[in-house]
Amino acid sequence: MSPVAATRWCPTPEQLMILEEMYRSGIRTPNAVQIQQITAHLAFYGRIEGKNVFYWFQNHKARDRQKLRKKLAKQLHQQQHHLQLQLQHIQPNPISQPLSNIIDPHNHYHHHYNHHRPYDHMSFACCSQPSPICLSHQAIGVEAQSKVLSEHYCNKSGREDMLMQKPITGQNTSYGRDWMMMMMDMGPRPSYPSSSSVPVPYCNMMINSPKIPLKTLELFPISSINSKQDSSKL
Amino acid sequence: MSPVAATRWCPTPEQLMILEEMYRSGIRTPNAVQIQQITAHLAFYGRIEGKNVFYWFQNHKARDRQKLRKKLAKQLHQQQHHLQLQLQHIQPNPISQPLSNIIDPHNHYHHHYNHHRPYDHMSFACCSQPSPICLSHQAIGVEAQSKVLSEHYCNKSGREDMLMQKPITGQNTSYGRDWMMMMMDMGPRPSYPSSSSVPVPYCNMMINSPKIPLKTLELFPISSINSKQDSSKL
DNA sequence: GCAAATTAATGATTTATTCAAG
DNA sequence: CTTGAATAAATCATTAATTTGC
Repeated sequence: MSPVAATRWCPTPEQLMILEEMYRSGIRTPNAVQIQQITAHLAFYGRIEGKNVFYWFQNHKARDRQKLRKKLAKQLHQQQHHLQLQLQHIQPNPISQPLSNIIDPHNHYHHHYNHHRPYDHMSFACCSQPSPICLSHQAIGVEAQSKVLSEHYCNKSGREDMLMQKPITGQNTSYGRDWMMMMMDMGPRPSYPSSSSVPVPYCNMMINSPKIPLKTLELFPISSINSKQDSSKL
Repeated sequence: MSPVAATRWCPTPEQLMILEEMYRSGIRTPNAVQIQQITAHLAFYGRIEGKNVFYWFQNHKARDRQKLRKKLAKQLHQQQHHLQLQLQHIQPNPISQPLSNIIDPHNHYHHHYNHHRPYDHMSFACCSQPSPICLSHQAIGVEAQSKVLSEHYCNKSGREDMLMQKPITGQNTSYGRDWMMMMMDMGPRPSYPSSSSVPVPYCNMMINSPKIPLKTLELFPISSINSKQDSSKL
């Protein structure tokens, strides 16, 4: 019953442009903090929520990958076709379909439990050289002298860090891709030792204080904490 | 770097028991409010966050379904085997595999874009008769006289409402399965008309006031607003 | 031109897979 | 081996494009 909206988010051209620029610059799965900041920025151009940003990246990434997949598949098909034609000159009865079952997008999941990311091998240069993003509202349209803020989004370490897939596989790594944690972490206070049955009324647990109001940080000072930026597995 | 925790949530027996009881009573995909309440309740028995509850239901549902799938598949295989054996008494060369390709869990997605939920037809009696859940902390172990709070969780309308899949396909339906909206809706204030370029510094947008501290509601007064409870499609 | 009818895009959700802690 | 956590894929549902008959 809200006055307006109540329908799905429809990105304004500016919002879309910025989002695409961010994507192009290498952002794939922004974490909670990043989403918050991006949202705050884009809110300047129109209605938008954090989930919109989240979904946008999710979808864009997926559909990008899908597009690529389709393209590669087509290529393979052609290659294969040529190969078969060539082989027919040699032996009369060629192997029916030798390659087609490997990366045919129309045959998803031949591998049922193959325990490997399906498309890891299809990663491509998505974070080549971050193109400058202009986000300062004072400089709209002056893209030429944009502040190259994208550097803050894109994982600075272009390759090195990407290689150590698991940063010790332990705690440390403060947070990275913890948006849901952040989103849902409005639950009860820190909590209790564990199954120590202290008779405390649960009702008083939920009045959780503002929990750090999450004020806007500088201008995208993402300290590149999450060395697990997506380009490592796209 | 938090003092304790830093490891994944490990449900206490009590928490687990309650969660399973809730699941048994028909809860499948609790919405934001429900998650909050459940979390608040379970926090009494030990450390727990909203996301834990969320994930638990997610996983439990998935694995339940998976188990069932496997079971049915096995049944089918046997049936089929028997059938073939019987048929072999009649004709020497039976139809190779007539049924196996229909519900074989090892052949996911034959249908590539069939636009129908894969396992809708496998729904089963998950919400038969909600077994009573005991959540009042005063009555632990006295399950016999539990307050049947589960009624509040399970979508009261056992069938009727389920049929009208889309409640007018419009606004109204305040919210239902909006947990992410709620989780992520800590973004900027309500927002702006739309692309009206008012020069306002974005920096001041994020100091969003507590945004309704989300105090604990009554004792699970879920007003069954979301008529889209999961039992309709599990 | 233009409004109903189709179709293509894409925002929003749900489900399936995968990873890895214990 | 079980299961909490996280991500990717599939799917649904609107909205925007585009086509079509007038």
